[in-house]
Amino acid sequence: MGKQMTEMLKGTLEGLVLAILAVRSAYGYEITARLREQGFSDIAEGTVYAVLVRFEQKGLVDVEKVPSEKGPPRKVYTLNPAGQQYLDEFWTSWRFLTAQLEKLHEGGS
Amino acid sequence: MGKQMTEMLKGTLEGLVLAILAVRSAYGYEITARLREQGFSDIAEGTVYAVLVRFEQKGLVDVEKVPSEKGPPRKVYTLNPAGQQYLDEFWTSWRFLTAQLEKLHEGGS
DNA sequence: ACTGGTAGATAGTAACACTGAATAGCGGTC
DNA sequence: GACCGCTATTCAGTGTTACTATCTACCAGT
Repeated sequence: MGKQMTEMLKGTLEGLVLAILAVRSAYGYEITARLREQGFSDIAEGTVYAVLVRFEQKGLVDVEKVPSEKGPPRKVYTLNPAGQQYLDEFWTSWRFLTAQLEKLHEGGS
Repeated sequence: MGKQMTEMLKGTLEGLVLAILAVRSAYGYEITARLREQGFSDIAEGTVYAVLVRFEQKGLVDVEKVPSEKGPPRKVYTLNPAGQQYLDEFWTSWRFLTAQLEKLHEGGS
C-alpha cells in the first residue's frame, strides 16, 4: 500500500477500528477481514490485535469470550460509553485536520 | 491539543508541510508560525525542523541559505519535482483514507 | 551588558504500525 | 490417524514519527 499509508494509519487506525466497532460489536479476525475488504489490503494480522489490546487497557471496550464453531474462542469487543466518547474526540480531531488540509489543497494547486 | 491529534499528525504532518511548501517556498521558523496560526497551537518548535531535515535527505526539496536582517541565516526550502510527486501520492492516500472513514461515519452514527 | 525576538540543531523519549513467528482449535482428505 | 487449510489470538523485535528539552547563534533596543 505504500509507506505513506502506513504512517498515515498511525493515529487513524485506532479511529478506524473504533468506528467499525461503533457500527456493531466484532472480534479481531473479523475486523481485519473487514478492513481488507474495504481496501486496506495489507494491514498485518497482528496489527489489529495490538489496537484491541490497547483499547481494552484504556477501558474503551467491553470484552466477551464467545466459543466458535470453527477454531479457538473469539474475543468479541463492544464499544462502551468511554469508547464512544473517545471516538467522538477522534472525529473532532479528524474534522479539524481535514479542514486545514482542504484549505491548503485548494490554495496550493 | 490532545494526544489523538499528536498521533494523527504522524504521517500527516509531512503532507501538511509539503502542502505549505507547494503554495510557496518557506523556511522552518516561518512554517511553524503558519501552522500555529492555522490552529495547530502546540506544534513543537523542533518538530518542523526534523521534518525538513527528512525532506532534504529524501531529496524532496531544494535548499537555499538566505541571510536574514533579524537573526541567523534562514534555510529556505523549495519543493522540487520529486517533492511534488511525493505530495501527489500523499493526497491520493489521504483521499482514500477520508473516503473510507466517511463511509464508516455515516453508517455508524 | 542585558533582554527579547528570530532562527536552527540535537539527544533522548514515547507511541504506534509492521514483521515474523508461534500457538491452538476445528474440519476435511488421503 | 496424520496432514493440511482455515479460523483466531498472542508476542518479541524493529523502524518511523512527533514531542520534550536544551543548546547555539545573530541581531536590535534599552
